[in-house]
Amino acid sequence: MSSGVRRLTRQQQAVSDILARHTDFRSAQGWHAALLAQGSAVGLATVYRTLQFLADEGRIDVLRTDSGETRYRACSVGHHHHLVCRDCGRTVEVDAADVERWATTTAAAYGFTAVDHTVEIFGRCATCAAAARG
Amino acid sequence: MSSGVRRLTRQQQAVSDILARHTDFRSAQGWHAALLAQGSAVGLATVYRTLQFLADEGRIDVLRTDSGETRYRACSVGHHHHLVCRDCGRTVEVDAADVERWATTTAAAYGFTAVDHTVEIFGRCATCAAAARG
DNA sequence: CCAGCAACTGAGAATGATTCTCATGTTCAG
DNA sequence: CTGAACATGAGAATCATTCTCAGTTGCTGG
Repeated sequence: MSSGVRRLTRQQQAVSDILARHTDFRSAQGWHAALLAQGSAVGLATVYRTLQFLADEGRIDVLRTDSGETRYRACSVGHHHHLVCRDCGRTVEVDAADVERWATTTAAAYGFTAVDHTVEIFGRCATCAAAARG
Repeated sequence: MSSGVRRLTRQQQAVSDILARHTDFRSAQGWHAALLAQGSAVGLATVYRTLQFLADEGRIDVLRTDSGETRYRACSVGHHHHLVCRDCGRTVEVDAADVERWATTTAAAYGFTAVDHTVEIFGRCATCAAAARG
């Protein structure tokens, strides 16, 4: 299955590095732009490839927005979900042990296996709500 | 804001009708193909427009798959979530009062308002699991 | 230290889903 | 019935993402 021996390249390190230095979610294109801005020339295709690889390995978080964009972020430890402000994009990590349990149990009740789930909460954070009211 | 007076057209009815006659989730293109198959000539753009309108009105369910496709289905009554087989696409509706409560409470704890959420469980149904094993 | 090859890269083309354009067709009020 | 606003649809345009493939490079055996 795993025929390839992954090589360590400057580009892959650049991607990992920039992810490690920021805590926000950005699209592949966003990270690509950030890399260019800091002077690391890495091709867009490579950014996509690396991000996907890291995501598959579970080393970074993936979030799919309503507009169909996929955003990535350095993964803090463990499995968790997100509370995202739909106005400013601020993200809060939430633990959801109860939800995990519920998802697994529910799926099992219907005979489903190899279960995975998506749980994201979108809303408006206090700051944006105040701004909107102003 | 609502400058337009929505008119009732043959095309819109065709879309609503076919949705009402099926219970599965399909992509806009899938519904478009189904319409053509039954002899209702409706443009793809119109299918997209109508589906989006119905979704905005909350009259149909929307589901975004991992591959980035958006699927639609006639909405049964009430709010609920889905358990989707990643192989055959079979969908089971699950009630999740607990999860609703959790989402609302969690969001409120962080000062978020106007909360909305996405909860989907993906897995492999018993039938597909058996087929894969065979 | 060097050769050689497989894995990696990147520019741009290709893809696939969705949205937009705008000339033409329809619905509905009067 | 008539006009005009709204809807439609064919195809072009977008947008994010993936693919292609020739050129580059990390790594391992010699």
